[in-house]
Parts: sequence; C-alpha cells; structure tokens
Amino acid sequence: MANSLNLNIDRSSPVPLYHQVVQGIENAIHDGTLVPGSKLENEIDLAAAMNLSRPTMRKAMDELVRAGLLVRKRGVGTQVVASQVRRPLELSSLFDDLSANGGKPTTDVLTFSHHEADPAILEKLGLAKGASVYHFTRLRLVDGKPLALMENWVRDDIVEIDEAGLADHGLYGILRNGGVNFRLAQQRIGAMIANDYQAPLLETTPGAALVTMERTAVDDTGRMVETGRHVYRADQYSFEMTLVQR
Amino acid sequence: MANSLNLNIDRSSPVPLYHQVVQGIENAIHDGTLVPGSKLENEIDLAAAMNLSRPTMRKAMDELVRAGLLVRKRGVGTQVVASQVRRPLELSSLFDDLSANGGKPTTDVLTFSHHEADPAILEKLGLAKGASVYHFTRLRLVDGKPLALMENWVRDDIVEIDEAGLADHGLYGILRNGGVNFRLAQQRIGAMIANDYQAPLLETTPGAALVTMERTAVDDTGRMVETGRHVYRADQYSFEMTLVQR
DNA sequence: GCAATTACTTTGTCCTGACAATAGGATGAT
DNA sequence: ATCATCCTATTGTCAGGACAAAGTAATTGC
Repeated sequence: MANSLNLNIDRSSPVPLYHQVVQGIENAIHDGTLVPGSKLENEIDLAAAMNLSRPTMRKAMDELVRAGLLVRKRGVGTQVVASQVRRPLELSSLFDDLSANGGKPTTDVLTFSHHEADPAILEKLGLAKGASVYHFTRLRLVDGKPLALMENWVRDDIVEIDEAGLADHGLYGILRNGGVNFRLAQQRIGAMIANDYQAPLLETTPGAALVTMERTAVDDTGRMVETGRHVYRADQYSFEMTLVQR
Repeated sequence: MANSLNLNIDRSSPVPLYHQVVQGIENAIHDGTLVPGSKLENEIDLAAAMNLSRPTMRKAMDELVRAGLLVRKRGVGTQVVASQVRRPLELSSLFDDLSANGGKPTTDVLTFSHHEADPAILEKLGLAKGASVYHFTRLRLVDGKPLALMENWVRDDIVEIDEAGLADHGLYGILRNGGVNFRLAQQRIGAMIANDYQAPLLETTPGAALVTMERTAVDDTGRMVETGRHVYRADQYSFEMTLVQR
C-alpha cells in the first residue's frame, strides 16, 4: 500500500523545493499514480528518497493537507484523501472568477466615470472625505450570453484607469500592471431578486434569482484598493469552495 | 513604529508554543495593542524576545498571514493588515454556521427517516448500491424567527441517529460524539426563489430570494459522512469569507 | 485465552544554524 | 543634481537533529 512515488526534484530551478514536491504529489494524485485512500510512505523516508530534509517535505505536505488533498494522522501515517472532492475555485482565485468553465468570457463596459465618492464607498475603501474614485459597471458574458453584472469602485491615487484599458486588459490586469499586489479580500455572498434594471441586461426576467457577491480587496501595503458588488444569474453560476478543518 | 509586543509564553502548557503566539498576536490586534498598519519587529528579534526559535515564530506568523491578519514583505518587514477586514466566519467554521450573531438559535426537526438512498445521494456519499442513509429536514430559527431550511443525508454505518438526539445535540454534536473527526468539506453557494413549500416554513412569500448551500463533509479517514442542502432567507443571511493570496 | 503492558512506528513540535533573494536606502561617480 | 551601484535589513528557503505524543502491534503476565 505504501506508494514510493518517484519525483524529480530540480535543485537548480528557481521554484522552491517544497513547491516542486507539492506539484509533484498533486500531479501524481491527478493522473492516478497516487490512488485515493492509499497511504504514503512516512515523511522521513520520503524526504530521504528525494534527498530532502524532513522540514522541507513536511512543509510540502502541510500545503497539501491545507488544500485538502492529504490527511495526516499521528502514529498512523499520511493518506490521499477520497476522490470526488475535487480542487475547486479555492482561495487562490482571488481574481478571474471564471474563465475555467470552457466558454469564452468577454466583458462590456456599460458605464464609466470618475467622481467624488459617497460616504459608503469612502468607508469601504478607507478613504478621507472628499476623495475621488473610479466607478464603473460592466457586463460579463460567456459565449455571448450574459452571466454577471459587475459594479466596482477603485481608488484613483494608485493607477490611472480609462474605459478603453478597462475593456482591453480587465480591472485586475490594469491594477497588477500598475504595481498593485493583492494580498487578501473580504467577500460576502448572498442572494437577491432581479430588478427591472438588472433583468434585461442579464436577459432574464424580473424576479429571477441572482447570486450577489460583494468584495473588497486589499493590497500588500494594507490599502483597500477596490470594492465592488457583482450579481450573477443563479441558473448559471455558483461559488464552490473547499473548507479545511485545521 | 516597531511594536515590542510582550507576550507571555507558557512552556509548561500543552498548547503548542506557536499557537500561543498566534493567539497572543490575535488578541493584541483585537484589543488595539497592535494598531492596523503598524510594523512588527523582525522575526529574529521577536523570537529572541520570547525565547523562541525563528522557525517557531515563523510558523505562528504563517498562520496569521494565512488568516489575513498580517502581511509580510521580503526585505521590508511584517505589517498588521488594514482594519475593516475583520475575522469572518472563515474556514474553521466547518460547523455551527451561525450562533455568533447574538441571537439564540434553535432547531426544529421536521421530518426524519431511515431508508435506502437514491442514486444521487449514493454518488455524493460514495456508497454502494443498496446502502441506507438517514434523511431528515430541519428548520433553524434564531430568536424564534425562521432562518434556514436544512435537508441532510447521513450514512448509517458510523453512528446511530434518532430524532430525539438530533433535536438535543445537533447533527455535528452526534457525529463528533460518535468519533467522527471532520477534516474537510466541499461547499457550493448559489441562489434560488422560494417555492410554495419553503415559503411558509420560512415565513416569507413564494418568489423571495434564498441563498442555497450544498455541502458534503469528509472525515479523517476519507469517508464522505454527510451531505446536505440548506436554504437561507437572503434578507437574513449571507456567507462571509476572507480570501488570502498566497 | 484474555487483558494489561511494552515496544515500535509515525507524525507533532522545537531548536540551531546557514545562505539566498528582495526591497529600500545610502553612497559614490559622473 | 542625477543616476547607477553598493550595502543593509528582513523575509524566504533549506538542512539536520532531538524529543514528545499518539496510535498500532506485539509481548507478556495472569
């Protein structure tokens, strides 16, 4: 039952050793080399087999446990977790909500303006009274069919944004290019009924179910850079995630 | 700006040192000793000040970074993240969705049965054809007002469940008592419109917005123990989370 | 034969030490 | 004065070792 799992570790690569191990095991699980339910060799031997130290091996396994692919039990060993539970959107997808679903996503910019922020937005972005923000609404389509209506506010003291760039590179593309490194985001997911404004844009009827998502993103210097409110057609979108009990 | 942060580390305590540090810093942030935006001392000095090794201190900080309370930058230092972004439900709340909101949560068991599982449930729980499951629906109320309608299926080869116990101890209470250690869960959040069955139970009207949540929970041996579908009144509930970019 | 004890395996925690990579400021040359 | 270069502070990665705790299996005593 103990799978030996031969991985190639490239010590000259710039990618950290523990991350190479993470990817290696991930791949092994995906392509069936590591069967769900099977037990891995113990940390010491595994580390020795790859010429790594135990802390390095452990750090790799830590990540996989956090990701929900492995399960450890003291005195027993480490197991590949039951299949079925796939790698979901997961936390890492701080940006680019979709695009993985196969279809071709496109975006229409509906409105674009640059004006003084109202109090609610000032608070959400932690700005001083009188500060200005970019404000725009966009329609996200997949294969030409409307999926989401997105309204965003972005502080204007970091990157300059114009309508054309927004359409071409996307919001996060512009911000990343402008040197913004996002670190975390707070997000709230709920539901509402499509109103008369939203319904025609999303090609549905007033009263249809919508998934709502509000998000505020923070960069690595602690500034709240962007906040927004998105609504998705409930029949075409839902949020998947894997929760890990530490 | 460098906060010294005097923490008491109890080396005789059974709780790991790194976890004591995590709690200490968490508290310091909460009660204002550590101001958002302020810089911490560097890892080496902090570790030395508490008579800890750097790896131990780092492990503690790792957790706080993952939780979104701290932000690290190589060559620069570690910062307390901007306020506003509070500790949300977060991953740890695999169970006990609410109860923190102040009100008194109660639960009514509406239906309870034990029968052969249909194919969809068999697949979700990874059971063989012909296996039986517990199936029940519950109404969750806060301060007597209905909040959520919950329908669950639980495999019957681990713990015996009866209606009275369910009402008294809750589903996760029973399972934990029965020796089930949950490790992870896959969850999907979406939206729908209240139908004629749901509306009166939730004391709302057909057509009202509902948040839907489907979840399958896996224990530490890799078994899928429980799956369920919950609907919440959208005007009273939403899912909050913090996403961390690693 | 059965139960309590012991031994062993494996993960969990912690330590010391070292060097690399990056960001930012200080320094120096032009 | 301005720009390129060097230096320093700080986090990122990695090694090797040691002991504790928990779960499992084997052994022993009755």
